[in-house]
Amino acid sequence: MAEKNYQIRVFELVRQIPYGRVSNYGAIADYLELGSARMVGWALNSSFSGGGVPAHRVVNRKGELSGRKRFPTPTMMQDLLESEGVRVENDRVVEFKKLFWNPVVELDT
DNA sequence: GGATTGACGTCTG
DNA sequence: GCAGACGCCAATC
Repeated sequence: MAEKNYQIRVFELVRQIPYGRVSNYGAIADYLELGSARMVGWALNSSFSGGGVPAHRVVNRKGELSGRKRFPTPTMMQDLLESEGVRVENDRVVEFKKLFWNPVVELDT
């Protein structure tokens, strides 16, 4: 069973997200060829079970902290991002497009 | 085993 | 440009 579950792939990729950077579900789904951005979010739902997965760096395409409610505390996600230098306002990442980290471009190319 | 839900995205109106 | 509907695959009920 050398093949890892798609969840593990998501964890590995999320772990590769640099400090002060954020990514979105579509990019991860596209890079891992999951076929659906929902799979990414679903996988990240178990990210806390895996541990060490900076899921707070993964947001939806709008830059919203959609999964903040899945965190132990809704404010934790925003606090973590701000702690990394990522400004978050109204539950949305400021300059999201600028801080966006695309695995396909950063890793594949 | 069928129906519903889910941290989303893209298309059409 | 904004709003609504559909599609995606997997897990849970």
